[in-house]
Amino acid sequence: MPGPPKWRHRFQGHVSRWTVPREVILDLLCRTSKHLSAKEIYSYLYKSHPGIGMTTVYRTLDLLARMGLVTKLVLGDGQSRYEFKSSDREKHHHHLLCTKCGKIIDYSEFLDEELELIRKTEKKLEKKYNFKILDHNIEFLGLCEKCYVFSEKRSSNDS
Amino acid sequence: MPGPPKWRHRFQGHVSRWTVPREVILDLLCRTSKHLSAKEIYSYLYKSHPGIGMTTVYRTLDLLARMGLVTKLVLGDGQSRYEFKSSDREKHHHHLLCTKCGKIIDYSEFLDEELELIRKTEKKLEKKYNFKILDHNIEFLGLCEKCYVFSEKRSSNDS
DNA sequence: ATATATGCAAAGGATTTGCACGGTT
DNA sequence: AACCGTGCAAATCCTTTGCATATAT
Repeated sequence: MPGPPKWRHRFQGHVSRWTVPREVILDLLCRTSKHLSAKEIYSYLYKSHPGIGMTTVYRTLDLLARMGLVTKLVLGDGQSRYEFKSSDREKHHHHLLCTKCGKIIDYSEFLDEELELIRKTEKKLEKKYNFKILDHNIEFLGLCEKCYVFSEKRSSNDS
Repeated sequence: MPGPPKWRHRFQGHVSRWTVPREVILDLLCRTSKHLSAKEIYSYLYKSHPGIGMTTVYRTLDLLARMGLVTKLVLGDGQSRYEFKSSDREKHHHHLLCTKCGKIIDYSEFLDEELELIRKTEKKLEKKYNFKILDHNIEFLGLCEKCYVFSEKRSSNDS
């Protein structure tokens, strides 16, 4: 018999039901700005809701992603990560990813130009390839400050 | 004692050695335009070189990626895929990915504007976040023609 | 001759599935 | 009451590792 929170209506009239695990997972994701893996979510929730199993975490994340409330990020370390997808355009952002330590930086500056170009490109691609574009994904890969400094030192001391 | 092919020199004087598995894997990748998974590479090579094991495929792909000859794509279906990275700018491309059936379309049109903007953005991001940007990744997600048509039909017939 | 590369089998991890039980509607 | 959601354990699947052997230089 879960409470009244703000996403409940997204589940009503749906095939889906509003349950405790779904509430707390969604709640956790929308409170953090981090990109959490299923295991991290499970561990965090374990403190307050030891009953929630790993399976449910996966199934819930999958559901939320299909509902469009959450974005699944696949970044190349073995596990997928999830972030809350704000419905507000304001919070839209892209990623900067350190290939050494896995650090993720969200950036939302400089997006105006990017987004304009993206929209233009999307239109052209949709027409040319008969493809319905629903989303895009832009990321820059490289070395964060720490890892860069470290690799500099190494390469000057190396054999 | 492998042959004389064109990448041999990339391995000479290196810590790495020029071996048969490395040659045939590289050769396969540079002949196809597909985005092959480790398993697909293994299966394909099995016909001509049954001796090459899965492990070697993984290790070789990893090496080639670190050498910059190959790009590893992580697209969200369970497995990583690899594509030959042409050193020529001409062949640089981005991806259009069908989230339903996994189809991948490479496109290289419209890149000029994209790349110009990307360079500008990279500079700004590098300065602001003290981040060494080495690569970028742009992809559009959506439905390919077939999957789109199918989902249209479904949604008009659905309960 | 020596250090690196390979293959096999086993280990490791993340994610999924089958099934009986519990909770929502 | 009917049906969906959950938890557990087992099953899958992709990828990595340990180790003895084979190979390139």
